[in-house]
Amino acid sequence: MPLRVYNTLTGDKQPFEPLTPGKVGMYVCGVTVYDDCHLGHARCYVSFDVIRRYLIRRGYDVTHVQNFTDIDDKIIQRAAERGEDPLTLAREYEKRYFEVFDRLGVRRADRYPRATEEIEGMIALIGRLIEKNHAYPSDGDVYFSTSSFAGYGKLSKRTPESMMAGARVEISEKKRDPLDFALWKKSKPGEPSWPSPWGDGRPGWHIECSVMSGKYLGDTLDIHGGGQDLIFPHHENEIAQSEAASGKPFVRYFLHNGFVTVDGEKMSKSLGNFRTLEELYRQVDPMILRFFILSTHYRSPLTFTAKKLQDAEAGLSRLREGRRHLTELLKLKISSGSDVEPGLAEWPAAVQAEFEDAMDDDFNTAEAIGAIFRMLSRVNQIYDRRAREGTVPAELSGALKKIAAWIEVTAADVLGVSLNAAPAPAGDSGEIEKLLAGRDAARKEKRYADADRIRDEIARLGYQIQDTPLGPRAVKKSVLT
RNA sequence: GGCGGCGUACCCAAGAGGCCCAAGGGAGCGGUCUGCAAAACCGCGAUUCACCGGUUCAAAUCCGGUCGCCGCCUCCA
Repeated sequence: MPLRVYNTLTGDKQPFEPLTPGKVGMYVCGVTVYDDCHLGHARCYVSFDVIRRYLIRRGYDVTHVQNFTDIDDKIIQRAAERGEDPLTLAREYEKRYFEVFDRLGVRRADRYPRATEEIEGMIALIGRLIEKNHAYPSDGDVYFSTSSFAGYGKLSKRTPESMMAGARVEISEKKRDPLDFALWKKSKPGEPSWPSPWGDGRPGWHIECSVMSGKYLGDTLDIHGGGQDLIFPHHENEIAQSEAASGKPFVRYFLHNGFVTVDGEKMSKSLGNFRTLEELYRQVDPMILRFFILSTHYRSPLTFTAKKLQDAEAGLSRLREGRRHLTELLKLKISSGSDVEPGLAEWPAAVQAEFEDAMDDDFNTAEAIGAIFRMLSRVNQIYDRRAREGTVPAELSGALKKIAAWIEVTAADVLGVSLNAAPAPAGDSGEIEKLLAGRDAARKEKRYADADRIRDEIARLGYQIQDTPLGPRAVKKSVLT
């Protein structure tokens, strides 16, 4: 089955065919580094991380570029408020970006270009646009002339008339047309600035992505991603700049993730209803957040509530328990029995096909997770019986080995969801083991009061005892309230 | 006003014409296990997909309309 992706340009799912067979150039719009990242950012970067991982899994040679916008109005403003240098502030938040996303299991991109390090390229591109009459200088600013580009509006499906009707466009006397947008902005005294043929200034927001994507991935990108709020104006403007300059299609597939909403509203900086990732990490294992995000298709709206996070925690825990059962089954002695579950021979391949079909369908992680759960349900049934028996027939063991290898590939490598429970705090585990052994001894001697007291003691340390067919064990308790 | 999207069980969420009298997760209920309890595991659970019409042999899935919700059109992932 071919991989199909939903392309915002065409508004439907299309077979995925990169420009160069076997190679994928992927550019994802990064963050403006002036504040901490929140769940909305997490959704975007986790989604594209999984998309990238799956493409790699499918054998593509993927080059992933993600920028940092390290110069813009908000950064300048924030820096001024704090009496800090804008670039110092930007570097600080860049560092924090990596801290939170590393913990979320987001693999690092191949390259993270910064706007301030690509000014030269931007000036060159702006110059080319002026030469081609797609842009014009005006009192130290430079604007892109949207009416000079026939395809303007093709991504967001708007016509110039409808955009005017909104009457929310910024009216400026410097612009020839209200729909024109800035490529270069004249700097005010005291602001960071770079020399240019049009005077000292700094780049507009959109130009950096056109320049950096072109420089590192070529004129035509296979995939360009970002949140749905970037469709207009950001990506629309990027198309205009890049295609007006190169004359080639800018992007083959535009992919956009849906929003995170809170109390029925978009989670965003301006509404002040965001939860930063750092805050959330204090309450939940980052893997729970990742699992929560992947439980919904990346294009659907995702509503954040504490209840849903709890559901996600329970779900992830079930996933981890199932994997543990699988591991324990593989440790059992092999028996010579021939009494095995029917359909074992086809099982591993069938499970794999279900997962891949789901992912091939526009990276449907919700369905793919469903496939994993269906598989684990069967593992659990087998576990229920065989753990009691204490042995597994060779044929069953063979199938389980394949399943175990497969779940590592899908869950860990593709979805990036670690199936290992959060590690015990250092020094904790020895203590727990001792208590567990003490309780077990007490139970064997029928000193139940002692056993129960030790159980409470273990609970106080944050662990829960499970009496399983294979003996007692302690697992870390939820920290969610 | 223009554009885009959404509405599936108590909650969440897959599903883009027949495999659907609709996955999967959470909660609930019943059961297994257990010294007890918990956990874990197993089982049950929508004849129905916001509503009304239409197309079709066949629709949650396509078309039209109605209602409700959200997003973009201004910085935003």
